[in-house]
Amino acid sequence: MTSDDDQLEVCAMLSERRLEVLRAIVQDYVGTEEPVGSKALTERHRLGVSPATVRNDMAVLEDEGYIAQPHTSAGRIPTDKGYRLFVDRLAGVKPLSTPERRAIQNFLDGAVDLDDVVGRTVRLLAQLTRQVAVVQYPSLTRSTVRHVELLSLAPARLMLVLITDTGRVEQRLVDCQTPFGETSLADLRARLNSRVVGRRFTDVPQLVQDLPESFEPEDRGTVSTVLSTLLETLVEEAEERLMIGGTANLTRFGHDFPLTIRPVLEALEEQVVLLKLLGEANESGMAVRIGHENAYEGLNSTSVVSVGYGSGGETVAKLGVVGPTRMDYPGTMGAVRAVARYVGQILAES
Amino acid sequence: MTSDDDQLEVCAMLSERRLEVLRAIVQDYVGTEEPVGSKALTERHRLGVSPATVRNDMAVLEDEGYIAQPHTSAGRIPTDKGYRLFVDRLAGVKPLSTPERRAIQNFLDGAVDLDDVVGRTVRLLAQLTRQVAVVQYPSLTRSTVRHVELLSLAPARLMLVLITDTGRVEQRLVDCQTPFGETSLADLRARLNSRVVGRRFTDVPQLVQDLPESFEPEDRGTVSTVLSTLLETLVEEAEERLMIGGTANLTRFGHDFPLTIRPVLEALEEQVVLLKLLGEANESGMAVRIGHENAYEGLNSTSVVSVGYGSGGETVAKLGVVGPTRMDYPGTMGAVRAVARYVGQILAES
DNA sequence: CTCTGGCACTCGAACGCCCGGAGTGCCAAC
DNA sequence: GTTGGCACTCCGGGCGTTCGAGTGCCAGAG
Repeated sequence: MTSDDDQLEVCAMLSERRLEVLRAIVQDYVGTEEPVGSKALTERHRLGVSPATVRNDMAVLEDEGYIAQPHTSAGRIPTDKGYRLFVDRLAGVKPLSTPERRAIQNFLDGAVDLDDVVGRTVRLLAQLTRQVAVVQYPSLTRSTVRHVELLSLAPARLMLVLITDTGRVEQRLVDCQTPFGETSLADLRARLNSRVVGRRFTDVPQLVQDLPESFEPEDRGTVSTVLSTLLETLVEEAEERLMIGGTANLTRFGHDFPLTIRPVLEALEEQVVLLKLLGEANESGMAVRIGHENAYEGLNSTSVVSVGYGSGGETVAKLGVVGPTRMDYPGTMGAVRAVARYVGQILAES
Repeated sequence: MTSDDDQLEVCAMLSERRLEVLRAIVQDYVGTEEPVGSKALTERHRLGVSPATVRNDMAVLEDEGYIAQPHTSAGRIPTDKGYRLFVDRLAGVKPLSTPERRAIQNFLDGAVDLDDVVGRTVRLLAQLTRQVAVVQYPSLTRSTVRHVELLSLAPARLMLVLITDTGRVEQRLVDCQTPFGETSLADLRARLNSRVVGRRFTDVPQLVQDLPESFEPEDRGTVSTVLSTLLETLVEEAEERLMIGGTANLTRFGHDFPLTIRPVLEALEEQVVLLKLLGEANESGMAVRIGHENAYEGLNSTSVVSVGYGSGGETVAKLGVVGPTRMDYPGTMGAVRAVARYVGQILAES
C-alpha cells in the first residue's frame, strides 16, 4: 500500500500540528478507552485551534490510515499504523521514578536462586505495567559451562548434572551397557571438566568429540553414551523455558471479553509462540510489535514489548509484556527496560 | 442449619425418585448450562411420572436447599449442597475409556525429566477435563536423598547440589570464610553421602548434626556453613512449586465473565492459595470441594477436584483441576484419578 | 396418600420504538 | 488556512409490549 513512502508522507501530508493531534488522540484514547472526538480534544489539550480545524486534521489522518472511526459519527481511535507512528516518532521512553527504581532493586535483591530471580522478575514486571509479563530463562546456548558432574547411582546407571554460569542446573539419567568403575568415572569427570568448563555451550561438541578415543576400549561405549546424552541435553534444553505472570490483568482488556481473551490465553500456553514473540526483539534494543505486526493470529489485537537482558554486554535471554494495543507505550517501555537492566545486574553478581 | 441431620433428611424427605430428579437436574444443567424445568426433565429422562409430580418433588428439593431458582418462574439449578449430595451419593467415578488410558500412558511415557513429567501431566489433565489443571511438584519433605554433591567453584566458594529420588535437583551457592581443600571436600562429600543417601529429608537434620566435630578445627566453620545451607534448602524448598495449565478453558466458564474469571486468575497466581486448595485433598482418596466449601473467597463459584499421587504407596504430591461448580463431576474425577495413577507409575520407574 | 391434569399467574428475554446527544462532514465566511 | 454554523448520522438507553417457559395450587382420580 502506502507503507513504502511513509517517510515522504510524514513530511508532506502531516504537519507538526497534525502529529500533535495524533499524539493527543493516542494519549486520550489510552486514558479513557473511548473513541475521542474533536471537541473533547481541544478541551483537554491546548492545541490553540478550534474543533473544526482539528476535524479537518483528523480527516487527513484518517485518509492516511493513522486513525479510524468504529462507526460513522463516533470519535476516532488510533489504528495499528497510528500507534506505530506514535511509538516511532512521537513518544519517548518514560523513565521510572526514583522510588520505583529503588523498589525494583530491593525486590530483586532478595532472590535466592535462579528460579526465584525469574519468578520475582515476572511478578515485578506484571505489577509495574499492569499487564501480562513473560520472562525467558537465561538461555543455554549463549551461556557457558560452570561444571559438569557425574554420579554413579547404580553399577550401570549414571547421573549427569550440568551447571551453567547463570545458575541453571540440568540433569539426566544415563543407562550404560557395561558397568563403569569409579576410577574411570573420576577420570572422565576430570577430563570432561578440564575441556568444557568456562566454554560456551555451542562450542562443547567440538571440544569433546575425540574424548572416547583416549579411554580403554571397554569404557569407550559408556563414554560415548555419556557424551551423547550431554549433547542431547544441550539441544533439548535449547528449547527455552519461560515463566509468565499477571494473567489476571487480562481482565482489564476490554468489554468484548471472551473473544479477545481466549486466543491470548491460548497463546500464553504455547511456549513456542511466546518464544517467537520474544525472539523478535531486536538484538540491540527494545522491540515493540503492535497488533497485526504480530505473526501469531490470536494476538492481533495485542502489542508486545520485549527486550533482551543479560550480564555483561551479552544478551542471554529476553523478557517482555503482552497487553492491549491500547497501552501506555512510554510507561511500559520504561518499565520493561528498567527491569531488564536490573535483572542483568543481579545475574552478573551471582 | 439443617446440615447436621442430612442423613436423616435424606432418608425421611427424599424418596428414591426425588434423588433421581436431583440427579437428572444436575446432569441436564451440566449439559445445557441453563436452568432446567419440569417439562424438559420428563422429556429427557424416563422418570415415569408427569411434570406436575416432578414439580412437587422440585418444591421439596428446593425447601431442603438442594436446588434453587435464579428468579421466580425460571427453571431450577443445583445449589452447592445439591452438587455435594450428587457427588456423595448419586454419582460414581466414571472410568476412562481404554483408548483414553492408552493415550495417557503414551503421552506421559515420552517425558525426559521431572519438569517434563509435570509439564506433560498438566497439559494432559487440562485437555482431558477441559478445565484448569494444577500439578504440584513432588514434595521434598516426603522424598529421600539420592545424592548430595559438593563442587568447588572458587577457593572459598562451593556449590551444593541435592538430588532426590523423584528426580528433583536443587542447588545452592555456599560462600565459606576460609578456603577449603579438595581433600577435605572429598571427605565431607563422602561422609555426608554415607549418612543421608536413601534417608528421608525430614530425618536429615539429626543425621548430620554431629558431623562438624569429626573435622579438623580449621574446617569446622565451613562444614557448619555447608550443613546449614543444606538444611535451609530443605526448609525453603518445602514451600512447594507447582505448575498450572489450561487457563484458556476459563473462557468456557460462563457469560458473567469478568466477575467470575478475575478472582480465579488471581488465585491461580497465588501459589500459597493453590497449595492450600490441593492440600485439602484427603490423605486416602480424592477430594472434591464445591463452591463455598473452598476457603478462598475468589473461588466461591468454582469446584476443585484434587488427589494425591506418588510412587509406591506413598503420596509425594497432589494434583487436581479447578472448574466451575457446574462441571461433569464423574468424568472429571475419573480423569484426575487416572492421571494421578499413571504419573505415580512414571515416577516409580525413573 | 400419591399422582395427575388443568389453570391462572409471574417474570425474564426479545423486540420495536423513540429520543437525546455526541460527533461528523461540508460549506460559506473571515 | 482557519473558523463558526448547520444538517445529518448513528449509537445507546429508556420504555412498553408481547411471548413463552415455568411455576404453584387445586380438585379429582387411582
